[in-house]
Amino acid sequence: MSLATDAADKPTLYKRIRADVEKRILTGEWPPGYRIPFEHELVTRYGCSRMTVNKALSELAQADLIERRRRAGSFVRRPQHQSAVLKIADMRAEITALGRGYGYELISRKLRAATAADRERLGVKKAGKVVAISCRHSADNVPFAVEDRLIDLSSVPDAATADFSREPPGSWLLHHVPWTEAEHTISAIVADDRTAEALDIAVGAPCLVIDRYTWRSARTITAVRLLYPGDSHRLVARFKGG
Amino acid sequence: MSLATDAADKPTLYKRIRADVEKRILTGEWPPGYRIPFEHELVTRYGCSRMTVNKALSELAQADLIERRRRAGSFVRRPQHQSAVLKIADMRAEITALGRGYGYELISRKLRAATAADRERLGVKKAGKVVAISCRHSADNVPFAVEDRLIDLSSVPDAATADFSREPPGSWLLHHVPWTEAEHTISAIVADDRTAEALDIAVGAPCLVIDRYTWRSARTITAVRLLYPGDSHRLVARFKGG
DNA sequence: TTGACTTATATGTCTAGACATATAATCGTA
DNA sequence: TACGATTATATGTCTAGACATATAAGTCAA
Repeated sequence: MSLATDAADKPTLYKRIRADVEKRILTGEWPPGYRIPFEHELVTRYGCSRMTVNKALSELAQADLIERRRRAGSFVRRPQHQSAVLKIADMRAEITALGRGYGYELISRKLRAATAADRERLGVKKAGKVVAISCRHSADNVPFAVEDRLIDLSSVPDAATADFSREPPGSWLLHHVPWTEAEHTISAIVADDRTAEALDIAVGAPCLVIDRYTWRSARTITAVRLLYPGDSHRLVARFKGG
Repeated sequence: MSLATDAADKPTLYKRIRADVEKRILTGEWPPGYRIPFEHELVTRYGCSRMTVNKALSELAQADLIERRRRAGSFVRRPQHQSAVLKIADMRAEITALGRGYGYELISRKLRAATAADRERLGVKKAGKVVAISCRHSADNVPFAVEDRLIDLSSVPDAATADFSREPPGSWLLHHVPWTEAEHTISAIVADDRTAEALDIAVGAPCLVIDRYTWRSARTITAVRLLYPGDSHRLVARFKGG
């Protein structure tokens, strides 16, 4: 069974090489620390040029599956459990994906000069005006999450006149701000009176909290806190293999 | 100001090209949907070969910053808030990173034939034996998290004889199982009697729950539930730019 | 207007070389 | 033995081409 001459060679060669190496790593045949064959060895094995092999290995290195060291070779890396891809879907998408009807309701919307608390929450020294929004998302008319958001108007002036009574601020921002970076912090609290009422749960019930802080090239855009009933909501993060 | 002839050309050319394009996208100069220059245009702009430009753009495509379409060109992608990198550190690393002393304590360890509940938790149809471990991690002698773990002995036979009284099962597995995939589920609960006692918190206090299910090439290895005091622990997930 | 066919073109992959550079290994010397 | 200089080598980057292929766009007929 020659490696280079396979009947069904639909995938391109460099992808085949990448998949071959990846498979050996994932099955444990090549354990962490193992030195995988040198590029020139793979070149003779697959009968191709070095650039082709190089492309395959470079992608594996980018995916942190192997580590490449000059003069020494390429080595299988130790698995890193500490990094996982967390998928945080848009609220409407998340709810409709569950096959449930999406509902949105604006609770309050205030335009004000930034208070000290606002500035701290947005991580800015001095801000002009902000919009503070409180709203609720529901699934089949059952409260799904409450959202408490602050938008920095010096970064997003259009938000001052946007109509958030029909469109959630999250999706409005998604369509009005070109590209962002974000940091999410996840924690747990128990529901206080106000939260319990908004989510229609008991006071003292567990809630999952997501604080998302969003910016674009060092400019703060928005800070949002999402509160979910903790026993009904789950976040799923999957490591490796997307 | 010529682009190609820069005084401090420490980074390689393809990295410069990649950084240049990335910067224009991140600053919003090239908004989502914008068609970035064709490869041959960048070739003339930077005075290099197409392979060099291709490598830069391919990496941006791999990072989901741009989308490449044959015959049409390359386009800036819409930001995808729903995907973020969640860092879940090894317990010891996490605690020592906080500058606190790490402590570990085995609460119980049982070897048994898999019950129906065990099989469901591990997601297997029929399993032979399992090890059930309960332990506690502490920071400066203050309870930090409790761990409740199940290991499938048909996948990891060595775990039957491993000494978990000194080494946490997490790090033992990390060193005895070559490579794994994992799925994390995050939720919130309130502490029941047993949990409250183990974590030295009040009954009814919020707890953050991480359920991690680990496998290797379709073989289940372990399922673990970690319980953290919800008001003191935070998970941070950062989108883009890791 | 619609559908089928053709053409132009941007990306996808690959080659057979090249030189640069970091560093593991070796060798020589104090 | 320990340290410093030298050498060998695997990876890193790059070139100037090539052909493959998907598809946007244009062409023409029903």
